[in-house]
Amino acid sequence: MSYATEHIAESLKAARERKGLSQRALSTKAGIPQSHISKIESGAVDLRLSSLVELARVLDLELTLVPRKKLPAVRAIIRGDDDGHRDVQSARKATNLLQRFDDQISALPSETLSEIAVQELQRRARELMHFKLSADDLVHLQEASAAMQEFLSDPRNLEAVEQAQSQLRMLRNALAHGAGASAPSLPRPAYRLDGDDHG
Amino acid sequence: MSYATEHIAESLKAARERKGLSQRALSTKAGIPQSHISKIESGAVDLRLSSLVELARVLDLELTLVPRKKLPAVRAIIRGDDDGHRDVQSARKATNLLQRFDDQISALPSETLSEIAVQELQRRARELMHFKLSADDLVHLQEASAAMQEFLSDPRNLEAVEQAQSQLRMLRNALAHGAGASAPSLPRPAYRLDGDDHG
DNA sequence: GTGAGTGATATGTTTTTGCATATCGTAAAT
DNA sequence: ATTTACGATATGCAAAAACATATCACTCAC
Repeated sequence: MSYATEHIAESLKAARERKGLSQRALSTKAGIPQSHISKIESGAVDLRLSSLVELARVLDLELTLVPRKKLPAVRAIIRGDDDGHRDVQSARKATNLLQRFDDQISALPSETLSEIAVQELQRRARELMHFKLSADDLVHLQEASAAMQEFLSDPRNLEAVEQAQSQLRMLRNALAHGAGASAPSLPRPAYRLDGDDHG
Repeated sequence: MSYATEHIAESLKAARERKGLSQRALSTKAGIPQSHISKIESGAVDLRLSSLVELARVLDLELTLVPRKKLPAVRAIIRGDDDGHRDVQSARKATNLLQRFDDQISALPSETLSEIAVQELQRRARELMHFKLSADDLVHLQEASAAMQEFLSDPRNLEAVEQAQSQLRMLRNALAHGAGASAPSLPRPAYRLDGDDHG
């Protein structure tokens, strides 16, 4: 079974659970036997289109064919669930991590703080606080955090700073591209300004 | 056969023809018998997900589950653009304006930034970056920009934020509705389910 | 223990699927 | 004009798989 089909199945299951429905509840709403839903979610079957759209409909989803070219923008729209309770935990955790970055850097002795790389890192951390981050993004943040700890235990290890910075930069670029951070390589949006940064 | 499945089948056929492929050519590329493609396009079968995904992949499409709430925006993105250089200047100017919105908001002191209205404004600005905007749209953007300047000169003037936000919201709605312009009316769900409609 | 809740398993039926072949559409050659 | 050739799409038919129905195993309250 290919990745894409697995992914669909997982999405369905996630959507069902997000709505707090049991397989049976979904079953009656969609007119599809619970046994079948079980097999679908476990990836045991290659379900038919009608079943898929029926399940999707009940879950307030619509099956759509998206041109690969426009996929990043579409994903951005879908991900930007900002009225949401969607991924509050990740966002919160991310904020905390970033705040700690900021605090830890601010607490450094002034001769260390004067390092350009350190200042840059703080700047990036602060910048990222303004984004709503997802669970995927969090991974990068945790990598950065690990590097930060290394640096704190040895303040001369500027390479660790670079590493942390690299993670944050990656994250920032991914966000600017309007796509998830975890996507490896994606086409850029139509008109992107090279805003590495401005003042 | 329900509307949604028919629609998918038609989309596949349209995509195939747009790419100038015969059923047989598509068949060899996707590893799916031509006979089957014939049945699929004529709506004679309720194809399996794996077949659908394979066909989509070959046709540079991706099967995506889109939350109903986000559907208008997604459709706008899918329908938009591709006329390419039609009105590049306006689009570019619009992008610049939106980028400046984003930057200006990001640069705000955190206590101001924490205002819900401000966050909302930034979110909308970012969302709009994914659209291709025209000269007409630019007017709204400039209105919003003016309001933004007011706010920047007096950070307690949240009313200006509301005003800017209103402009962006208007713009977004126009874009979302523009999607339905060519296609008569968005298909309503075939049958309504007793609903969770707090939203 | 009883009973209601959950998701996973069997068994029979209906359907897609894949291969082979038939029909259609069009253009060239006799 | 008829035939021949060829590419594209449609149609039977056997096999494989989804689907429906019923049942099972498990957990958690009561």
